[in-house]
Parts: sequence; structure tokens; C-alpha cells
Amino acid sequence: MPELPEAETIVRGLRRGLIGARIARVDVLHDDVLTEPALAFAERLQRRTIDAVERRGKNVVIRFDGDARLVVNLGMSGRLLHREPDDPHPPPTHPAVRCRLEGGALGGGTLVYHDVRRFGRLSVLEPEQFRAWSNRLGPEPLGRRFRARELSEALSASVSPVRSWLLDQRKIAGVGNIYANEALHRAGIHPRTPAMHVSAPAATRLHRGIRRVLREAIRRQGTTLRDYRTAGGGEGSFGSLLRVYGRAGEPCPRCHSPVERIVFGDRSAFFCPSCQPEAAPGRAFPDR
DNA sequence: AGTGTATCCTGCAGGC
DNA sequence: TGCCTGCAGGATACAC
Repeated sequence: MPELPEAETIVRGLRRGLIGARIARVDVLHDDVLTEPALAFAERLQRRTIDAVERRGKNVVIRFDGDARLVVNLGMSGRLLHREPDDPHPPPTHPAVRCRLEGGALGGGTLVYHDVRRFGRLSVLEPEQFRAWSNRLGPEPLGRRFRARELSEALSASVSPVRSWLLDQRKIAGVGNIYANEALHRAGIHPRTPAMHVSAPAATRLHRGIRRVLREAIRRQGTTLRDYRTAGGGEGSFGSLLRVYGRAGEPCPRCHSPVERIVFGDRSAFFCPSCQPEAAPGRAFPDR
């Protein structure tokens, strides 16, 4: 998906028009993005007023009066678009759910969940369910509870490749494949390094790398490679600042060695073989 | 417990 | 032009 910076950008873009608005009507066009029958889903949203628009990891969280929440995981190609009344844009090509709004600072309009591949999921959670769901996710990487020392300790408990570890939302909430690769490059760590082999100084560099790349990407409204759009339909501009992701064969911006692409865990990993050397084999893990 | 694999979908780029 | 393959920002259920 959309990873943390993209979700954060969407949340910021939705806030003004959604807070205080009331959901007048819900149309479900593709019920496979829902976790419950369309009728029950619509029933639970209709006539509710939006109190807040928030983010948890890479999920958009819309909170209603009564404290129920709509949690939106955007999957690979999900978009949340707010179309204001009389919006001149052409209608979205792959709408899955449409909510007609009344009131709010922008006078209503339509909130559209748009998803070409339909890997995204929308669920309505009551306060208790929301707490349980949120507790299963790891710390917010931009929050105060995420510290280098804790990162280092958590890494030392896992043999999995550090790139895979970073993608596990139970470990850290919000990092996906793009920013995992970018953070590892900034930290000078090979993506396949077993998590427990990441030294304390390297974990500190990784901690800083994660926070820096996420913050800079938020400033640029995220990375639009293909599907991602802001709430207003715009594109994010962080793509031109990517140092390794999607850049196999291009020179590393730091040392000019060609960036390499490998595949493991069914995902591409991009890295600079010179800035991110693979740990010398032969000690703790002789042959993997 | 943690890791690898298959699966859910569609669209696009590139090779022939 | 058309067909085919590979690839894609994610998450989960399952077997081992």
C-alpha cells in the first residue's frame, strides 16, 4: 500500500471536510472489501457523525460519535477520496464504497473508497474491538515509545531477515516495502541480515533512518508509483527522492555502485552492495 | 514461535 | 495488434 506516510497524508487531507460531517447514505459496490455483509456495514455507518480522522500504522481510522471506528486498510491500491459537492473531477474509475456526507466544514460531498485490486479492507470496530486490534500492532515509529534501544532489543529476538522483520506490523506499525528498503540503505544494513545480527550501533542508525525517511516522505505527501493518491486525488512526490527502491542498476547516490535487486519473502529488496555489505558468513549462522 | 507458501484481485510494461 | 509473462506500495490462513 500506501504505507505510513501515504496514510498520514490521506488523513490530513480528509480531516477538514470530514470532521463534523454526517453519513447520510452508504453504497457498497464491491462487498469483497468489507469484513461483514454490505447491509450490516451500511447500517452501522448511516446517520453517524464523524468526530475524528486518525491513523494507526498504515491504516486510516475514522472515529464516530459513540466511539465506533471505521478502520481502512488500503491494501496495495486503495484510495480514500473526498469529493466536495459539485466537484468537477471525473468520477473515480473503481469505486468500491461510496458515502454521501452532509454538513462539516466543506458542506458534505462524497467519501469514496476506491480500489482497483481490492486487497484493501474496511471494518467497523466497536471501542473494545478497536483496542484489541490496535494492541496487536507494534509501536508507532514516529511516536515517543519507539526508541533505538527497544528496537535493538526487539531485533535481537528474531532470526528473520531484517527487511521481513520491518514489514511485520506486529513489530513496527506502518513500515512497508518502500520505506523498509530506504531505511536500511540509510542505515547501511543489508536487507537479508538476520534481525539478531543487527548490532546496537546499526540498530541506532536504523532507528534514525526509519524516522527520517518517514518524516521526509510525509513532507512530500508520500510516494506515488502508480495507484496511490492523496485525499484530493493528487500525487505524492517522494518518488524522486528514493535512493534504492525500484532503482536496480542505477548508481547508489552515496557511492555510485549499481543498486541491486534480490527477491526473498516473495518481495523485491533493493540495496547497494557496497554501502550495505552482506555480513561475512561463517560465524553464528554458518550456512543460513 | 516463527518462517515459507499460496491466495485474494486488476492493470500495465515488455518480449515476441 | 495480440498473447504471454512478470511485476506491483499488503495481509492472512495454512503447513511445517
